[in-house]
Amino acid sequence: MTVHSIAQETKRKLILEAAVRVFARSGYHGARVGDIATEAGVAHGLLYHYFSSKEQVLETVFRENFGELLERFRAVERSDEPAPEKLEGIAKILLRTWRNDPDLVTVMVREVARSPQLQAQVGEVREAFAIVQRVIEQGQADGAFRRDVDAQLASWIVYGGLEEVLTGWVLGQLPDGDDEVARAELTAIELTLGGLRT
Amino acid sequence: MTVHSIAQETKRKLILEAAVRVFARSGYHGARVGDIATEAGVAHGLLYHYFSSKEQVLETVFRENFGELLERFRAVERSDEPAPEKLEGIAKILLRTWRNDPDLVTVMVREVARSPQLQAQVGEVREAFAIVQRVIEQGQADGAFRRDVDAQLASWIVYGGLEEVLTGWVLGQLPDGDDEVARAELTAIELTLGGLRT
Amino acid sequence: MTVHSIAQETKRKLILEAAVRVFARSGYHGARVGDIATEAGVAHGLLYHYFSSKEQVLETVFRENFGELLERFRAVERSDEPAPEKLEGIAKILLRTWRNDPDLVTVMVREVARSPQLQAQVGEVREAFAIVQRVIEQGQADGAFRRDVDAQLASWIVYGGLEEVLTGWVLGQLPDGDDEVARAELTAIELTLGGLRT
Amino acid sequence: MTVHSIAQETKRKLILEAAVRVFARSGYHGARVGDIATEAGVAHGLLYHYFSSKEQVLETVFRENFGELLERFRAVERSDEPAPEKLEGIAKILLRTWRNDPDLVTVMVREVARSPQLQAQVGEVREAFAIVQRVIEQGQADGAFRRDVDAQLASWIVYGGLEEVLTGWVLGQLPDGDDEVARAELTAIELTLGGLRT
DNA sequence: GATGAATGAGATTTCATTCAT
DNA sequence: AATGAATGAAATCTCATTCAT
Repeated sequence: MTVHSIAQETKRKLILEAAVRVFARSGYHGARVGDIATEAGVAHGLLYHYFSSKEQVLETVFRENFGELLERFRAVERSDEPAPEKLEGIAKILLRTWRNDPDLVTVMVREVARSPQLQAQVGEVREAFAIVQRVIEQGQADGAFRRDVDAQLASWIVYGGLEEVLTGWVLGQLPDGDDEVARAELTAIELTLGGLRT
Repeated sequence: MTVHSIAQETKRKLILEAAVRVFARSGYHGARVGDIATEAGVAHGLLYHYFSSKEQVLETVFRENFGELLERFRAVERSDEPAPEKLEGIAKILLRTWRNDPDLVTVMVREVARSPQLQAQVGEVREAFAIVQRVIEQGQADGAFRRDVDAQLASWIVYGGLEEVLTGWVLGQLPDGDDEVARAELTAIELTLGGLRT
Repeated sequence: MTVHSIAQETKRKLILEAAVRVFARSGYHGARVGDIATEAGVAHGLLYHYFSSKEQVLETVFRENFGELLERFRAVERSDEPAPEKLEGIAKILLRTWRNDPDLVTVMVREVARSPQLQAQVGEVREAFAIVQRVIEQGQADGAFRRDVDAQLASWIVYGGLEEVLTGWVLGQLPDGDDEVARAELTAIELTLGGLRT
Repeated sequence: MTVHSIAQETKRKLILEAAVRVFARSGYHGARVGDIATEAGVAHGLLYHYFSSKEQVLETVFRENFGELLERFRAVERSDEPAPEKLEGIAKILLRTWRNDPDLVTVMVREVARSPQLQAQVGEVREAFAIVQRVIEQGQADGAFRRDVDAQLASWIVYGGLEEVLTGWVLGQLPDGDDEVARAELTAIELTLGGLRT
């Protein structure tokens, strides 16, 4: 933790943060390595000191940020709330990311879903689905949720509904004022739980 | 009509069909114009006789195929069934596209659904959402659906759930045998309608 | 001279005239064969019925039009006027082409001078210089012009002065109203003859 | 200053010098970017590090070299010689460029002199004409030159005569041995001044 | 003669990545 | 660590020309 290594830490983070903004603005393919470097205020060669490729930058952006999200999903899963409340918690976490960091959500929604390699590479996404699935299974086990639906399938449907709301915000097609975001949370939870409840 | 114009029609269609296969296989950015031409069995220059750019090929693929889908959505909306059955019909149409033309669905889900440029350009997508929204509103009006949710928001959530099932199939993460697809339809409809019903 | 062959004659001419306009507008390299065809109101394939290549179109434009000019230069040379009057006649012929057909002059000035192949190919240009040279030599022989200048060199200098006036008009850098054009003729003649006279 | 910046300067210059040779050899349109790079001994990508396009290379070739010429014209204009001597000086400067750098003159004469885009873009050419014009006006004011000719027009005629001699050399149509070049200078000056003198 | 679909060589330009300094 | 000059593979697109009809 010398000044030197702090600076090092800092530039890496600078690049990563710049990448999120540039990817959000131009898309992964439209973003040039030089754009990211410029946005970060460093020479573009430096990017290759910290990352092996442009793709690895995206992957890192994804992994580090989705990891955080996942951690919070896991915390919800570990809690001793009933399944419906857990699902509600997950929905809130997911939807609140929008106001928190719209650029990041933009990148996640736009790039990750489109990249099969990334999707396959990163177990994190699967893990997210698995958590939702296990919560649903728990609800089915304790009678809160109907048992005649496949939990895996249900987890995709539920997750998809939430993600599409984020997509609507990303695309500017759904209103995203404070009130609307709050209402979207309620609506999403209502519909999702409504469909699952016995 | 004449042999001439049939041939003309044919090559254009050949290119468009080839484009779907190549985009599905390699993604839009991974697909080279030459690949599409080769797959279609024509010289790559011909592609520019019919389309002004690679992007316009994608746009045309989208517009012409989504247009068909939309037509069928509209037919459902125009029918005099009750709202829940209409929604069910829409869900079936959407989900059955997968078995019908997996490559096309792959392209739609991967390239189009999340591309803001394309989304914005093409009113077709908005129209699809609008149809779902109007069906929901109809259901709310005649008491079939709960009135305490915003119909626009609900349309995104419902549509998102369905699309994510398609995504699951596209990514090979959800089983897509005959039985599973049939079951997915039922589940998706159940969950969606369950959430909306009064 | 059936109606058929008249039509044939006509389309060929149409193409040639269109070529002059398009070459003037876009330059030889900027002009597409399709542009010329469109301007002529024919299919671009037809161009290859009358000409073997785009370059041959330019060459034909040049040859046929410059040929006419040359014919008039020759007439002047053959006349029994004194050398200074002959030179004056040549200058007038050359400068008056501008008002007559600006597009043609534009093409001549811009493309012919730049194309070494064309220049070499077509003896017509050399012949034009040769005429000027012979007139100067005649003037030197009969004492009208000074004998201490090389007639070939002088012919280039004289011709260049005239051509540059055309260039100035082509480039829009010299005023080309009726009066100015008339004055330009006088000035060019004055300066040129003034330099040559004993 | 540093070795670094010298190298940088060098490669850029290398490219520019190579461009002159290649443009002279093949013409602007016949010259491929790769040819220029190969001639300069660099990767063709580097060309785009220093210039934004092939056209900008030509423009830079022109601007930087014509700028030098212009500087010398200006020096002549600023001198306190009489107008005829100034004109003589300008003629010598212009004509001597041929022996100095035939490739450069070739490019100037063939590509630049008649290109409306380039002409319009670059004020340098206008400035050259303006200098000649002012010298002529000075001569008219102090009685050395006849006053009944338009100085602007005269400047084009004079300049055109000189340029055409260069053109004759470029096209290989005028002999350009040491003696002939020396004689051409004298002849051009004689004719030009002869025409202007009172 | 006339059309315009079809071809394919070829050229510019982009940009991720490397590496000497 | 940091820079940015240098590389070169690769890709889109253009357009003169051909040719079946």
